[in-house]
Amino acid sequence: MKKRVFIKDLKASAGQEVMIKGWIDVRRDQGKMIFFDFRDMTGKVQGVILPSAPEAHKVGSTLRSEWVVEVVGKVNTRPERAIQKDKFNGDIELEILSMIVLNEAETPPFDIHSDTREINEEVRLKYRYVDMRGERLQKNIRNRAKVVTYIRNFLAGINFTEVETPLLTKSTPEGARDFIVPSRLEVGSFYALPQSPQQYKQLLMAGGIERYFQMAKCMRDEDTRGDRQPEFTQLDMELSFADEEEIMQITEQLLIQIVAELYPHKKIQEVPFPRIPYAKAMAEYKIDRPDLRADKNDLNLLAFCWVIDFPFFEKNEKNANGTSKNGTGAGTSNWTFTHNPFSAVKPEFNEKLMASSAGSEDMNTLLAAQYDIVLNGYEIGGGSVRNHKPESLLKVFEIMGYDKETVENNFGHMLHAFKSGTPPHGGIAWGFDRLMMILENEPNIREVMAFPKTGEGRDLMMNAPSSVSGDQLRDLGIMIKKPEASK
RNA sequence: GCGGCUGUAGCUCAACGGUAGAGCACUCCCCUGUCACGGGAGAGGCCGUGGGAUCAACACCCAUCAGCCGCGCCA
Repeated sequence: MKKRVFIKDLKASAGQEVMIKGWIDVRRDQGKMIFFDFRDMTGKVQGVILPSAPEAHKVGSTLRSEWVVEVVGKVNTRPERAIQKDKFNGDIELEILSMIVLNEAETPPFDIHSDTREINEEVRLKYRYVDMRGERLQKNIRNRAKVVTYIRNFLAGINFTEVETPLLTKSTPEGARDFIVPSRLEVGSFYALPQSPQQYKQLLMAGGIERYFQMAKCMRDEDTRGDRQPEFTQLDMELSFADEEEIMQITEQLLIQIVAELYPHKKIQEVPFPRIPYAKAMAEYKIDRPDLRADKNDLNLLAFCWVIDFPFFEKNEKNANGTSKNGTGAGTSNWTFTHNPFSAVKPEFNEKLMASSAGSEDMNTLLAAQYDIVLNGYEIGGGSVRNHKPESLLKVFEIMGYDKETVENNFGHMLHAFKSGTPPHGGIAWGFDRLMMILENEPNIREVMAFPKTGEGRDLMMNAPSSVSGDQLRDLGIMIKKPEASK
């Protein structure tokens, strides 16, 4: 039995008989001769059935696009006039001696050779496994993996430890709405899926891991955008004994090297990345994630910048529809956090913080030790030095109007950890899908995710969410109350 | 929660107040150097769903569903 040869390696076998396995990419039937393009994960090659192979011809004439085949043939260099200079494997072809059909395929629902971004996304998402065979999604998914591998190696090289944190965790009154998971063993109680591993990574610092990272799945039950999915991936990092400068340096260095090593055709507009205070960004660009590109039509231009010096607190104002910012995380006072209740204020504001209370004025003048990384107008990451002193964290919650019981119930473990020898620490989380979207010149993050959801949070391929059986509901003590018929 | 755009053949689209058409794909035939192969024939439609005005609706009106984009929201 011959060993399978990858299509990209065929040229090395010129003149020999080999076996390939893959898909029929295209068939061009000329009667006496049939041409195919075969495709595997490594590339494409033309195969030809010559009149001298009647058995192969008999099989070959039945084959159609996307059938899966095993082909034995001889690797020939093409005659001069048949060479396709600009095509991969354009100078060789496989003279087909025999073929076996491994699986047939229905006519594909759309042409995977077209730019499928032009195709109705409902169809693409329903048949994602077909769409994924196209060149672009193949490239995006594989390049994503290369970037992840690069990140792992980089961080491992500077003493980071990758740790998996739980997906079944606790609902906390933080910013976004939680996805909740009912408990069977404790009917009436619920887990929540993490919006980020924020507390766990800080507790890893309390646990002496010192340098942690994770390609972390995060879930937020909020409405989507082109750059937001209910489920997404963060490169999550946390470092003990680090200040703003060190965390920003590591981030910047890693980003620069990813571009240099994996996207060498792209150029970074300015290094080191410019740092823009939040107040200046709002004054000059009217936005906290300015697009600094000198030429916005240049697809290879990457304009990174840092936005720094964010106010820690902002006014806790109700919207027209009665919802307030930070969801259930908003306390009862006039103030709420802008980004993260666990951030520290910049050292020079510490005294003022400790002297403040829920009724204090000018809380918005306190600046946080916090930084966002922005690329071409997208926020691709953010982090802060954390508040590792229990009394400061208590003060922050007091200013937001949390009562002691709420703080103890939701954050008692954090406070206790901070009283148990937690080193000063800080970190950052990258919106990894957004970074990949920009690096791959895609218009939305669905194009760099293998199995994205629709804007309404549906998985059209799996048909999720969906109802569950009565038994399942009974186990969980859940009764579904049908919504009132709308009039 | 709100606003905008879209929904017609498998896919991409067109048309028209009087029961639908193209390109590609598909099926069959022809073709010995194609590579977006070519030539010929054919099949394929509850015009997203429900209601309404009209002699008559795919078209106009209302509702609803779905997809996309954005606002709110997104520590």
